[in-house]
Amino acid sequence: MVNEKVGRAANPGKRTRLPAAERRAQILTVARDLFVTQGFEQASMRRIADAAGITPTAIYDHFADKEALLTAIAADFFDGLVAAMTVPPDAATDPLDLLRQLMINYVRYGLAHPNEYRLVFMTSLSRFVPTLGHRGLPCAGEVPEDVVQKTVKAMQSFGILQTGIERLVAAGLLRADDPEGFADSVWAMGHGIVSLVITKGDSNFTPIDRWIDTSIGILMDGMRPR
Amino acid sequence: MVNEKVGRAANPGKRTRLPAAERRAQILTVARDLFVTQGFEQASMRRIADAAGITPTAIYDHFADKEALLTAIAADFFDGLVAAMTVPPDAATDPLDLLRQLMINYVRYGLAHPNEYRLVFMTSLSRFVPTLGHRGLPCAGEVPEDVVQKTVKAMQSFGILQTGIERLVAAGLLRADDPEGFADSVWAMGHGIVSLVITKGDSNFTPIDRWIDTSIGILMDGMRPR
DNA sequence: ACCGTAAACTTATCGCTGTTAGGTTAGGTG
DNA sequence: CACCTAACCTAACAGCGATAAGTTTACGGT
Repeated sequence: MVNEKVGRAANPGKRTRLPAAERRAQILTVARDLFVTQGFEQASMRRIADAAGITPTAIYDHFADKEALLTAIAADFFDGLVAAMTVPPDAATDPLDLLRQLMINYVRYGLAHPNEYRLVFMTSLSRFVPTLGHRGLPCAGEVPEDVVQKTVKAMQSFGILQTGIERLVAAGLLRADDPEGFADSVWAMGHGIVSLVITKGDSNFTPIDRWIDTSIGILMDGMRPR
Repeated sequence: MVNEKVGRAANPGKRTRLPAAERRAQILTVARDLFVTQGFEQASMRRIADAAGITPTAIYDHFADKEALLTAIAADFFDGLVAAMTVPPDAATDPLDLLRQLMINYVRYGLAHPNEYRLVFMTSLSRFVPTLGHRGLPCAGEVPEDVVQKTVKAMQSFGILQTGIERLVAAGLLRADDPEGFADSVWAMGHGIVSLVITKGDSNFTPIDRWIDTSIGILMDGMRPR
């Protein structure tokens, strides 16, 4: 019995020492892995530290608390979401296809990152619901800068959806009743699908592809000028 | 300083002794209250016991574990939800109004009971996602009886929605493409609104009444025969 | 009136959690 | 070589859900 504990650092006596940036990145990597495989509650600081080959307290030199781990992970998630929703406005294709693609990408990306999605869109962690003005516009001075930045990033993906819809309205392809409400409704539909599948599994519903198709169909027809 | 601790039972030495049924009901009452005001994680067994005027362990004589408390509370929630969605099929009014009313009632009820809603529809507690067959039909023998019952109850509200839509399809008021998908999509929209407002607050979105209105409008127009 | 018994409740404790204070060690600079 | 600080550790705290085993209370049968 030389190495009694696997998953710990190889040499118990001689632990590797890393510069802060690398260690931070490594902690994030293993934390993300544990959060995804075991969930936020189950993945304890001790287990994360174990997987990283350090003691739990060392984590606190790189992150304020457990929530900060998730916040950092969520930041990456938002970047990916924005990227996924930034489809090239290829003018050649049908403009309505842009909206369709937007929603498909949103749902796909959400389901591909269920744990991060749950974190940022399905739990009211304090740092994700700061005191905001209408439409999530941060009220300057009330909220720490980094939180504001993250919130802005979060709203960015919604902004893409909203401006997309506004463009279609302007082009006369959608009704002009309530563009803002349209965006909220489209988001609600997409979010509803993602969150239901995340919590209840996909076996209880219409197969996801057909579901998205049907939903988009309803939305398109429902928002078209009569 | 006669009563040093408020919130505890009045007389520390002479605690009231209650028959099981009453105590159980009382525990449920204070637990529901704490869950709603402080959230599930924050409301600890010790705090619940304190508020009930007993020791934490006494709770375990009435409930298997903390989750069982929520399960019991959720059962009441489901009863209320089904009741809220069981609108009298008043044949005199527009049949499409039934669907409209169904969705309004769902959203309203969900927002009126955010903590229970979060529990049953936004978290994957094991007893709410047992191994189920397609469409949530319980596979007999695999799951404890009481869980099956609750799951059935849970699906009942969805069943109301589904049969409502099927009736409208049969009457030719809605397209016949994919009635099952329609029901899922309508639910996704309603659930999306409720869960977004629960996690993000209502200040970031279209005012709730207009939001519901817009959403229902889209759904109706989107499902109508072309 | 007594007594047994079971229901109702408690004490003590376990292993776990996130987190902190303060001490130690290694790597690089003057 | 001496020093300093970044990187990491040990020890510990308060609180968590949960269990085992002990105590008290009320009530039904004799």
